[in-house]
Amino acid sequence: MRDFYTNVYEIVDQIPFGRVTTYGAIANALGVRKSSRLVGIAMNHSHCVAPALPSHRVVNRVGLLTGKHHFAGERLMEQLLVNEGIVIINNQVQDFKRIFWDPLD
DNA sequence: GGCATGACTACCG
DNA sequence: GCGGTAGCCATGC
Repeated sequence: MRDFYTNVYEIVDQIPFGRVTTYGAIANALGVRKSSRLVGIAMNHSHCVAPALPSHRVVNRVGLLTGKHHFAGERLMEQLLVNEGIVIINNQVQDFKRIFWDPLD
């Protein structure tokens, strides 16, 4: 098995345009639901390893943009999502359940 | 090889 | 319903 990070990157890379997923869902897809935190950490490292990674499409389980502060600008993550037709209100993805994408799907 | 860390989640009062 | 607490585990020092 390759590095855990690499696995996470591959999942994130498969997130369709205009859709989002959660750290827990990714961890679950990797068979390690309990390691959801590692997914977030992998994202944190991703910015220098895989800049093209759509990490802005990954949010926490309720659709909250918990990782927005790790982006260059305060509104960058939100901007990117809105740019894909996703509505963000108060740092939270609207219609989250509808645009949620399950990696196992 | 032991210890701290973290973009999470689930549980409890 | 909300804030605090605990579990989890790969990675880096």
